[in-house]
Amino acid sequence: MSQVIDAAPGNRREQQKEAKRLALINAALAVFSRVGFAAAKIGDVAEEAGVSKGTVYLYFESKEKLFEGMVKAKMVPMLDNVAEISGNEKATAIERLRTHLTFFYTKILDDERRQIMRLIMSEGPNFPHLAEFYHANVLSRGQAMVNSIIQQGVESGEFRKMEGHGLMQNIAAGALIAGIWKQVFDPFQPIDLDAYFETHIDLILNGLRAQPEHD
Amino acid sequence: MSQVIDAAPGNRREQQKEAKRLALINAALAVFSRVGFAAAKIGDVAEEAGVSKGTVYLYFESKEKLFEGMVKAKMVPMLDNVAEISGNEKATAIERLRTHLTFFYTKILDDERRQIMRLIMSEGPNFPHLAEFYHANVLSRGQAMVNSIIQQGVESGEFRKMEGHGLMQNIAAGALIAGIWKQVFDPFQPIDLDAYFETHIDLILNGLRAQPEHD
DNA sequence: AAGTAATAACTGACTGGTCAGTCATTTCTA
DNA sequence: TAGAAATGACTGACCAGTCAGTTATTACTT
Repeated sequence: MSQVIDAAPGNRREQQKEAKRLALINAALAVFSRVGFAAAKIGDVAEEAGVSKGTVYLYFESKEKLFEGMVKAKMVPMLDNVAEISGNEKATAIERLRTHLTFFYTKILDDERRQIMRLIMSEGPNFPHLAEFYHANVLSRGQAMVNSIIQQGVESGEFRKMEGHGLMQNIAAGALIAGIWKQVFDPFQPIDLDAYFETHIDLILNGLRAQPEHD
Repeated sequence: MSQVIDAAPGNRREQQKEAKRLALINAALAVFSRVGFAAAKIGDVAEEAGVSKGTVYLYFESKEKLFEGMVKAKMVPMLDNVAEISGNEKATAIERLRTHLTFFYTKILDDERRQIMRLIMSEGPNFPHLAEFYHANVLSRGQAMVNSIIQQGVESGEFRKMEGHGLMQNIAAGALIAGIWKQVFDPFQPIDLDAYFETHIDLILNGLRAQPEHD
């Protein structure tokens, strides 16, 4: 009770609580992305997390809050990553763009993240909070970053000058679609993400490039 | 009263049935795209179509069948359009690609179609039939068409040779994302589809082009 | 044309099952 | 042993799907 709880909170209870909250979040991601929000059963989330149904309500006050909490929790690492990468202003714009996209494919498009992405796309209109949060914290940052890279590239002569409305969306689109395809159409036509990535970056870099090099 | 109306098969009953089936399909699209499959209520679809709940079951044997029937019905015009456009082999590859994309934005991305698209992305994994149908009838055709245009362009020297894995997905991606953005993030950052389209086609054509022109 | 039978289309109250959320009781931990 | 954490049977609301009864349309008869 009077125990001071520092960085890694000491006693066993606290740890277990934290572990359980995490288990619930993972279970929620699994269940929600398997069947969507409306069809997901709290009982299933509980079972998958290895607790009883009532326990879920000790951690999240409703199904909606569980969903929102899960999505936000799963976004945090994404935000950190996005922040972390934005540095390195010394590289050329082409290098930066390549790094950025590589990063996108490896960190943003991994299994968990693309499920989150699809959930936001499908449930977004019913959860305006979340869509807004995602927009403010992920998309608009991505946008700022792409704009800064493009601007650098234009100034350095690497890229041609483009009007730029929706440039960020166009640049990221290929990656997002790859993630969606993987989840929806892979059974009918598997997608090779590595090869796809090469096509994508090749297309984008050449689309932006001011002077093509002969190779 | 006994007036014979041709084209649509004769008597009044048949006409009313057809009209009602259509009303149900439109109502279903509205309701399903508003809240998703699981949360949609048959009663709401009935009300929106101006019939009673029981009537829905005279036309579709279950909620699933209603959903599938609606999606397929809404796809048909898309398929026709896709078939219709594939001609005109005489134009240059660049012209063909431009036409193709313009067409995509105006015909495939209109209000109704993009709702269907989003429904397939979000409900696809729960309706493998539909995802497969969509893939076989829409995506693989689009793919064949893009490949044929690219090949022509490479042969004519308009386009550089690219490996091409996922080329079609990369080319269409911008448009798909635009459609999704419109539905999910427009309230927070509106998208100007016309300007976006210009950016998209500009980026793609330059990405593919063998020799950039100075302008 | 008018009346009547036959049938097709429609209705909405009802049923059976499901599930989010609650809370009295039990189990764990400090 | 106190009190925090967890449980799961229970409740009330909700809704897909049904069906006995009603209404609209057509076909038949005179």
